[in-house]
Amino acid sequence: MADRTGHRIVPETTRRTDRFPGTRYGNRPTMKDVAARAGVGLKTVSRVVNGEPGVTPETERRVQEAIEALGFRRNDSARVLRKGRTASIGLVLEDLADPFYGPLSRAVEEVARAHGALLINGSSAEDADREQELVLALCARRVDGLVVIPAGDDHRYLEPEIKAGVATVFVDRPAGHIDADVVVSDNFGGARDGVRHLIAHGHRRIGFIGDMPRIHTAAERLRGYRTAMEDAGIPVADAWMSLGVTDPERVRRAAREMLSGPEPVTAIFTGNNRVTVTVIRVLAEHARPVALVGFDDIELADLLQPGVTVVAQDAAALGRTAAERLFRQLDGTLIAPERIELPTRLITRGSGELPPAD
Amino acid sequence: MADRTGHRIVPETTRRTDRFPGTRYGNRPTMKDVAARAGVGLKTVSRVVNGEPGVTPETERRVQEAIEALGFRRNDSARVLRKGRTASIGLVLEDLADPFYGPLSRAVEEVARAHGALLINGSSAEDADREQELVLALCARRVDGLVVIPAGDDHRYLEPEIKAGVATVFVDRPAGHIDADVVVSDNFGGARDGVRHLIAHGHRRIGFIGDMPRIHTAAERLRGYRTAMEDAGIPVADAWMSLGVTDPERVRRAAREMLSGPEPVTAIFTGNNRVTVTVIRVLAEHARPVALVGFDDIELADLLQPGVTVVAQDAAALGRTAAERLFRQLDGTLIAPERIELPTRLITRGSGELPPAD
DNA sequence: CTGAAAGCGCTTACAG
DNA sequence: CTGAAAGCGCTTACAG
Repeated sequence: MADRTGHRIVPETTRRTDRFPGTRYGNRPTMKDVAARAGVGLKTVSRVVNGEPGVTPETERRVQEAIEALGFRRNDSARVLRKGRTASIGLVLEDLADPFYGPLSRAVEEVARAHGALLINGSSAEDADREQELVLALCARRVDGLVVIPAGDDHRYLEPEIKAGVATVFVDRPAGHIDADVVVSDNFGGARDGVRHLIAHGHRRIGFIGDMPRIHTAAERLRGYRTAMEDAGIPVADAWMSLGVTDPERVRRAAREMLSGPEPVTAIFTGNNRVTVTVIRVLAEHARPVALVGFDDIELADLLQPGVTVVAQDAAALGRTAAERLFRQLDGTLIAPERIELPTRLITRGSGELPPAD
Repeated sequence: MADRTGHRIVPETTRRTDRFPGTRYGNRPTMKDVAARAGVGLKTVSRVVNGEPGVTPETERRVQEAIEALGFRRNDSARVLRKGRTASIGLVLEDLADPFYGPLSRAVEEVARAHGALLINGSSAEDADREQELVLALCARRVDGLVVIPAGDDHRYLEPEIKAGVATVFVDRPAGHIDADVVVSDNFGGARDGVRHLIAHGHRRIGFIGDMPRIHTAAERLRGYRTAMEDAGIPVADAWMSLGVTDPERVRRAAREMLSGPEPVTAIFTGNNRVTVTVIRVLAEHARPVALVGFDDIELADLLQPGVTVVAQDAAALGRTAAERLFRQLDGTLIAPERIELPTRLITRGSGELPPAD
């Protein structure tokens, strides 16, 4: 796959041979080395490095000189061991490559940065075991806190960690079987409003295609769909609902089934961004126009013909809110876990306003 | 912004009050505590925790019991200090929220995971100072290696770190003023082919809108454009080229200018995904049809009218290749820095095949 | 203003 | 099979 070019050669010795002379961090100088070279005590070096007062300008100069000559950079891992806080937090999400999680992750990072902390990212790939493995690895590294988008539905394994002081906030989906902070979108209300919108435009046979029902957001959005239908007095046929993995094959089949038969649906509500994208493709090939409202906004949705009406959630706000909450836990400001729900927004662009093609 | 609901109350003491009794990691038990409780030596606990041989089943049982009773989890920060490798790598990119970097980041994460390492992510926000700050913070944490998408153009500040043993690979753009591994797409060739494609469809007045010229990829793509034009014997008017920040305002203005006047361009080549998206919007409002080829693929490009022809690069392959290279550095397998170039792919979907509207 | 000693929680090297 | 001692690179608490 790789097309290699430009093999510039450098002297081997500058490159790898002297790289790990001992077994330790290369051959990095330590404060001890700096102290020896500057002819001062260890603590004096520590003072200079940390900008603590009580060092003569002359002494400081000598130390600085030694630092530069040796290329010393403080080992924060050692510092952290002694201080008890690692100034890092962990973020476990489903898939960093999903356009929904990018902005969320970036928002968490910004808050962490404002608090002087680094962000360790991990993808669970929607696998509960992998989530747990990642979370516990982060705890072993003694991250100060954890922002988790749960893949699993039982988080009791985190109880000892939380009790031991690991700040924890769940985002996008609630934690299972433990009492913890959680920040979610109004999945139920958003879906209900989206379906109501379709009903208001004259639809009665409305399909729902969503993610696996064990995923909380999927279940909530389905509940929103059912509630909207029920409120309108429309009985829902089983054939109108399809939940399962979001891979294009499955979704495509589900959409086609709803759209065929003697009484096809005239509108579809899609349960998340990936489902929406696939259904748009199916509808593009479909003979009659079919109305569509999707959960999650997607890029270029306004440029399609028709534009795609969506129920948008604010991924960045989810991340920001969760991270801020995390650092408030670390401040010791918070008392009891809370559930914070962020509103969604219906954005009409055309596809949701199509009348039934009956 | 937050709509707060469900204030479940839990007893304060289980929550925060006993959270940091000392100053240290909560009140986590250590191996010493486990040893005391099990009535064995510290080293025996270490053996059990690490699955080393030479422990009686009975002793092991006692230790395991103590571990569970105490809720012990090994402090990997301490372990790492002693071992000299942190089993973590850093990834510095421009913006985690950009859809181009999500898949790249995920690919790096997967490779890291396969090597038992965690991934620390940081966004430079296209700011050279912030890039350096992040990179050096990661070095201070003693990450084993660094994957960097450069924002700045001078990386001599990394020289001492590399010499000290920090494995380093640059991706997407080359490093400045230092000799290091770099993995890039064929930006020049891809752009040249894209522009040739437009020329082959009869265009002569072709515009180029790209990112700031100081960004290597932008410069390379511009070079590709110029080469294609020159090869075809088409003199390029200054008014046809616009480089600058990719914010929609600037791009919109640039596109409109090229499209107005007595001799407007009949085709536009866009220098990256964000520029493409804005230009698509401009063209949608434009009277005459204008051909378009964009660098970077974008989601739903195939569903627009017309579909958007693009020069696609493989973000995941960039990340994967760079990370694999990084771990080969850490293995000690590699000798000299290399430049690896990944091919791009022209995907025709309609917009690039429109004839000139003359 | 300066520094020696002890300790953070582990692993390494060695001795019984 | 088991464990006491030393050490990783820092900071803390204390003494001069």
